[in-house]
Amino acid sequence: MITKQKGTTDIYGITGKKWLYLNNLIEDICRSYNYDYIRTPIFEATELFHRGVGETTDIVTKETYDFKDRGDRSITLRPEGTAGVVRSYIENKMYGDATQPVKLFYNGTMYRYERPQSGRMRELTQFGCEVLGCDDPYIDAEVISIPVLLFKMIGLRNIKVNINTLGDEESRNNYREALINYLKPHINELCEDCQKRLEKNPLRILDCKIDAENEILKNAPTILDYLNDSSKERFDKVKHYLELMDIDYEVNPKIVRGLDYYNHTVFEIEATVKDFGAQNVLAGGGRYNNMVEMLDGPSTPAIGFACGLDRLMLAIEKEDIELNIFNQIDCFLMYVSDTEKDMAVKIVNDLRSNGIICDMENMGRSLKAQFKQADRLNSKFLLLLNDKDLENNVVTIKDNVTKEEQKINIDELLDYLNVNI
RNA sequence: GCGGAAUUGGUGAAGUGGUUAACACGCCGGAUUGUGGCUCCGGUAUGCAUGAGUUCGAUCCUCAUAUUUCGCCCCA
Repeated sequence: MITKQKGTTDIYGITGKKWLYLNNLIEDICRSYNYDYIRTPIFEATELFHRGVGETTDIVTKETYDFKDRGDRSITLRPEGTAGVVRSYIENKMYGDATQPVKLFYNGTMYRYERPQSGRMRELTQFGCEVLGCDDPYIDAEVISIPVLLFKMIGLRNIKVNINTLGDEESRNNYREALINYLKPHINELCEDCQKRLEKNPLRILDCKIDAENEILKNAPTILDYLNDSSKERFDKVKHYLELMDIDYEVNPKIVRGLDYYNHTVFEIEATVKDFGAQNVLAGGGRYNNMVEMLDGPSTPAIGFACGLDRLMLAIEKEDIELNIFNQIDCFLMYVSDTEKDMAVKIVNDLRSNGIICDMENMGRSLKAQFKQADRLNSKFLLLLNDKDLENNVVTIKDNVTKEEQKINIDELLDYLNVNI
């Protein structure tokens, strides 16, 4: 038997219905925010991701799906959505569009070569939004409010919005230096991994699980102490707009969001659901004012977030949230003889082309089993055909809730269903 | 890249180095001659992830592989 690849999953059945529901909800929300849909390719030039992320980290060296195509081009399956969107923004010169800022959303699969665990797949699905060409602090708050609204509409209660700022370049560099100077004398008191991080990625040390209770880290300087006036003012405005939108948040200086291209606002929304697992960040993002320029575009402020749908689905299941999914049909047609079947085909075809959701028997079941099938499909009405009635152009329709049944002329069937569904 | 746990029908699973691999749900059929859901009866794994090995004999023991799962690292 050929089985699915490690870290991939099949979505079908009731989960498939939930999936469609979520995707529709996402589309509706993004439309209400006036974000336009963008679909970029699943594979891009390897260099796009390498330049965006920086060559040093593990990410590039071992966590992307890289391969050479037949033309010997170096190709990478996209590990995230932002780089492709930014590439498209530059390539299609969207910075020249009449309507600014450019507000985009995407929804698609991403690929990361990692060991799977709870909430971590090799093929994952993320939806995300990006706003390019706007530095208004309100936009930062707006971008945060999108996943917050999504979670609220789904009914997820146990979530926490963490925000932080990395400040502008000056603030960030000053802080980085101060942090290294503070930690250096204590280096031997930190865990092995953190010792390695000190030069490579010192901000990451703040988020270490092993050293979380270490007094040294608790007393470490935070970025908030090193913000210059303009960065501080900017952050205050973001918070102000979040408050205007009644969004509960917590300022958490530990949120650093890994990579270099972030500045100013960064945020993560985590699931605080019981037994959720180690990978509990449902959505995260931040401002990346340098990235467009890094990818050879004009200097353009930008901010965005990405939300992992697989994790979101996990949270929905852990919380036993009932989504308002579509899981029933209007009518199921039952018959036994061949002449009855011919009429069933005509009727079912006619009903479907008039928007009635219906199905018919196709397995040669006994009538008894056909009733069971209709129940499994949650059919609101049952249509029973028999040859004797068909001679008079009549069928039996049974309301599967009240169990009342009546004979009805086939010509009146559509009207009857439209009124009673 | 590193580590722990797991893998038995459609599903949940019990079980044992030795005849026919429990039980339950589901499904199919019948009792009910074309009106179900209750009840009763019958049918539903030549098979215990795959491949080697130990053994007279392996689903059970050993090893390898795959997959699943949970962590670590990393987190775009």
